[in-house]
Amino acid sequence: MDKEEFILKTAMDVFVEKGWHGAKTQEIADRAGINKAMLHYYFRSKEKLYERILEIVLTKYFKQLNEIFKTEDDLELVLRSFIDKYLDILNKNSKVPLFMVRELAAGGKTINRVIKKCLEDGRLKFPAEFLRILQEEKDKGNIAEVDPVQFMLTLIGSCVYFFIAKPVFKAFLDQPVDLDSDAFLEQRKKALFNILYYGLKPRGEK
Amino acid sequence: MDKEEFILKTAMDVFVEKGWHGAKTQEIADRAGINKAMLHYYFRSKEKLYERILEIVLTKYFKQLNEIFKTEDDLELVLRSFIDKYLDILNKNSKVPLFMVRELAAGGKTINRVIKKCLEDGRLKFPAEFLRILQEEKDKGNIAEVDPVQFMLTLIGSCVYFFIAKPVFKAFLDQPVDLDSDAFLEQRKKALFNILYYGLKPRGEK
DNA sequence: TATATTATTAACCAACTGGTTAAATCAACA
DNA sequence: TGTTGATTTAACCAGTTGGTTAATAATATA
Repeated sequence: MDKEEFILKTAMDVFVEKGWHGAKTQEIADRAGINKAMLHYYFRSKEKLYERILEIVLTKYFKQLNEIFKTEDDLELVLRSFIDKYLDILNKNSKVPLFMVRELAAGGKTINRVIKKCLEDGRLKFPAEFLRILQEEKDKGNIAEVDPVQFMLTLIGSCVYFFIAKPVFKAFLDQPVDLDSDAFLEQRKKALFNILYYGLKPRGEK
Repeated sequence: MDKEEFILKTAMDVFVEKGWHGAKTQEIADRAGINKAMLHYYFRSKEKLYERILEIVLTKYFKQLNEIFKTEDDLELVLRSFIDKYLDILNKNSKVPLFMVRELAAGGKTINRVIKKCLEDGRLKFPAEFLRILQEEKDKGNIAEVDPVQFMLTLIGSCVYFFIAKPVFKAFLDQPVDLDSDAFLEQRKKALFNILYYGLKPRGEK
């Protein structure tokens, strides 16, 4: 495996896990089995390394998000498949959302620039595309009178927060639930669809 | 105002905003109008200061959360008032959730200990109490067949993530929406209830 | 007023951080 | 083989970080 690529991969883990402030070049070097001079040799500076990693992580993540909208069936299926695919993506990239949130909240200029670039690029169609579908279905009367933006916020929140807040839930739930198991993920997908599509109100039909 | 308290308050802002790694004692001292020696004089170390702040912030936050469950009406009202109160609390403590998530994700031993203490203390009844109500209502057939834990994860996520991810939404939404206005908050409360209670499926009745 | 007690400062320190350099090692290949 | 270029190392540097100290100023107290 290419050495530079290996260092990049290692550094990625550290940055995504700990963010800009928490990530130390020494730790990156150690975990990659090199010394700091080598980091400088390959990437010049922490800042430049960070920027390259941001570009890679976000581009890869956004690309997966775009994959969600390949089929267009009726809304029930769109929602079901959205939840299904989104949760799978989140499960595979479980640290990316917190990473994004953390860096953006810290006022990260770099990440903001990279995101803006991806949006202009057309590299991320996600929010706009989903809003369009929702609006369309609403106009056709296929869904209830719900503001698409509000539904979007709800949907994203109830999908993403679970992954961001696993440590919180683990600290709070007294009953032991294995939040990391595949079984729980599948259970989560089903429940999420049911709640968002049918709501909590008791229903007559099966 | 008591000097120590003022420093504490200032340090709180910095810690909650930037987390353990991002918060520098120099910045805390500067913002409090003192020098680092005074910090040492009052609190001995960054660690001790951090611990005191954690205790204060979490205790205060949890106390507000407990206030949510003062009335017990039918579930529709419980849910409505939960969303109403929870969103108000989040709005007043908008940086606390990200703070908790960030520190827990970084493996923070201190915050984990403080949380554990609050739970044993009985200082936080929140998740257990809500789960109990949900289970009860479900048994009585007042709500649909939904796993209370799953509904809880969904509800919390769709409430909290909005506040955590404002910078993300701001980066992604092309249409300018004022996410910080009171009007939007009220709109969010209504929409959230409607989605979670009635779902997205079109309904016959008004 | 003299005397403790409390609060504050300036100067300092060791450890750590990101970054740099010159010299040494390794690999390719003419 | 010797020369060229890429890779790696050890030593080093300046700036920052959290923390400490002794001396001083302010305040209370007798």
